[in-house]
Amino acid sequence: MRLQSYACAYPSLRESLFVSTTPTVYDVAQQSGVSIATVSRVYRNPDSVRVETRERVLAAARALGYVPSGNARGLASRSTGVLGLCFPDYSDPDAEAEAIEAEEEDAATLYSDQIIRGMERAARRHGYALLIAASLEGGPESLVAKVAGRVDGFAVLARTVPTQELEVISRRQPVVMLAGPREGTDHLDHLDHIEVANFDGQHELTRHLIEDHGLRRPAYIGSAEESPDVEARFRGYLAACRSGGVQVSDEPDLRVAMMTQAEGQRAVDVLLAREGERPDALVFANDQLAVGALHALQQQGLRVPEDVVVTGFDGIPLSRLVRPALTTVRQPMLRMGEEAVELLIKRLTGARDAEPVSVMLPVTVVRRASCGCGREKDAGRGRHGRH
Amino acid sequence: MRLQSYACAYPSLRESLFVSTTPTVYDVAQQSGVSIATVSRVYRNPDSVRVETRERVLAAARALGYVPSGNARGLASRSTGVLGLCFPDYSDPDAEAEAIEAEEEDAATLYSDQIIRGMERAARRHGYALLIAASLEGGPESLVAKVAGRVDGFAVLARTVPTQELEVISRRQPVVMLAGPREGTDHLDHLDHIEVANFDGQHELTRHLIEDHGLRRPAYIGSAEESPDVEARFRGYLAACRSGGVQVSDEPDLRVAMMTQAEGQRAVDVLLAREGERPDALVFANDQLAVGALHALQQQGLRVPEDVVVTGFDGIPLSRLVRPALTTVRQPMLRMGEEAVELLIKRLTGARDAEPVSVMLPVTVVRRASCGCGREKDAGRGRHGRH
DNA sequence: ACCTAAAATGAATGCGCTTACAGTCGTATG
DNA sequence: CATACGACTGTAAGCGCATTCATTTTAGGT
Repeated sequence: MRLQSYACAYPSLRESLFVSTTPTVYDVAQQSGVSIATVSRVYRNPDSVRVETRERVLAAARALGYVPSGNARGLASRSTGVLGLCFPDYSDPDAEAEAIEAEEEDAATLYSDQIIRGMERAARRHGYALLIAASLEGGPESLVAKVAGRVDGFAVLARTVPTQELEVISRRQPVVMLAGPREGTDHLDHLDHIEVANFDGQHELTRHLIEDHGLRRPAYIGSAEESPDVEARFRGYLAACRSGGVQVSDEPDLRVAMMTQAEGQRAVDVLLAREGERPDALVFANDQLAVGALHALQQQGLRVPEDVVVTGFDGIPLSRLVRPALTTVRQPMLRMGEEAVELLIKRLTGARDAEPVSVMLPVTVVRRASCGCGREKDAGRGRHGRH
Repeated sequence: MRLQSYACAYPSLRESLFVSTTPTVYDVAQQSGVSIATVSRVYRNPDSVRVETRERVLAAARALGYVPSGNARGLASRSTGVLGLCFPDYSDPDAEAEAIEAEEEDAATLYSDQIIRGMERAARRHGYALLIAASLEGGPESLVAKVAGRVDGFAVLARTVPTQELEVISRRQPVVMLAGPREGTDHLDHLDHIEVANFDGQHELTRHLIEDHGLRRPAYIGSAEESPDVEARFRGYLAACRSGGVQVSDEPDLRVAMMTQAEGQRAVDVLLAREGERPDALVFANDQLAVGALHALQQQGLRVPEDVVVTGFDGIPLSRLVRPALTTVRQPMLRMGEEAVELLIKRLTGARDAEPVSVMLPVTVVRRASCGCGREKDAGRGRHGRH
């Protein structure tokens, strides 16, 4: 029994300042002459303890270097005060090291950074801390399980975690799925869910090109990997072309292996080498590709937007710094992080068994020079996306 | 006693799939006909359990939706498998909202993002997750204490946490201080410590201006807030001027209120309005200021670098995207995060009482167009900083 | 088949804290 | 003056898991 230590511990205050074992409530209690319950109350509910007693306890705690154990606290109170985020580790460390050497630090502004910032901020507002972990494989000792075991609820970037594992975990705590439509719908249909209006964004952007700029020969450059988000963009493009009376094929005009600047440059070379009439607009699945294309076009001596229009998707910072500035669709990543926390909090505070929520975040079409829009900064923007 | 639940719980498997209480080792043990010790072993040390038994336990765990409680685990084993980071919350949410509306998303690449990424990655390599929290005030229930109570060790960005509080906490677990020299040295001299070679970086950059470009009338634009890092930069500048035979005053030629682009613009206006000979080089304490200055100079019809040279500090992505590209000193933030984790791990795995370590990370002087350096990309760079 | 060492498992204890529940006083009421 | 009541504080019972030690199996050897 712990109580035995009451009898003999701490011969004197002087001694106890040099404890080698980390101090606990028992030590603080002993030192300040109260019970452990009172020590606990000083931290959990200060007002329930007489001022005089409280001060005495706090003084002892300070003297001993006492910090409440989050683990013990969490165990006893069945909640941790921590929210979590699992995201994939996109970055190949080697590639990135090279990139940094080569000053390609744009890669620096990652998707996940924004979400992390958004979540951290929102979590803090609610008094929570944030636990983050990029996931690797599954298995009983997977990072996801580790995160899940340490938080009150967490968010997962789509396609990060085996759905089966998520299914199990989500039975015992709130989970929010980020981006990507709920897959299959078979298992995960009871998760809350946040996605971005990819379809609407690309649709509106394409409509703008066709109707406002009179373009009739667009080409769409997509990706080989079939992420639901990217697919939704293409469908938005298709739909806009159809309703705009522009004839295009059911498939992207080109699929690149990765969505990088380098691939964007290659894409331009490939497209321009094809016979037939040159496209008057290059619609890229993301900004990285589009920026690469800008470089390639310049090298080929083609002017943007006079000779050919270029658009991207994502709204990364770089998109407005290139020349010409890139017309694109901005994704509200920061907001996605905040929204995720709000959903989790909602589940945590009552609405445990409410119907699963699905939030569609609106995107913003940002019209800049690369599509021919000039300085009509404010006039040329609008938000799109149903709720 | 918990054991009582053995008797009546779980009338049938069918039922048990709908437990409302979250399952524990007891449930899994009961369901798979073993003791809780064995369940625990399956997760902690799988090889110590017969394959057949292990499978049975895992099957039961899956069926019940069991996830080990990180809290209980941490409490029993006295370690969490989590590292922490405390950083200040620079961003004024309102200001940022505006910034985003105005497409000023450069603010997006924050100091802390890089460190977080670096730490997360390194932590993962060692099997740890990362807990992050931007700190506010102190007090017994401060976020720092909360973080400290939940991790095995953590890093703190300088000036984030009251040193007194840190002093107490660092008695019981490893803490690494990031950036900023160890203050006072009175209390925190037993913490590990990582800083950046601010002095050396600014020194080398200034030397380059003086010796390689023959500039003789530099002006230094510093900040009103006296952060140790920024001060070190100024001292590096001073030292280089001295040894280069260039006469300058002991104080920055100008101190701005905040280190923002807007202030950078104002700084140029102020400096050019002064009587006397115009400086031939403007040395700014960070990139933001320098970029603002670039705009202002252009407006004033002055050419960079022909009429006046401009340099920054930090190496933010924006610095290489502006025209002319900015000569600056790159800080290895990502690496700082990684290094922090390495130090923590080292403390955690044995070297508990070793002498406190102080790491000085080297910086890189990046010579670009704004100082007159041309395309001599590779030749024009070097690393500086002692270890 | 019998004995022994090694492997697998179980029983029991405690990690540090929260939280009913049960006192203990001091003081306002009847 | 006895009773009640409120404000504090102490007692005790876990929270879910890791782990030591004892016990049971199993494999190995002869």
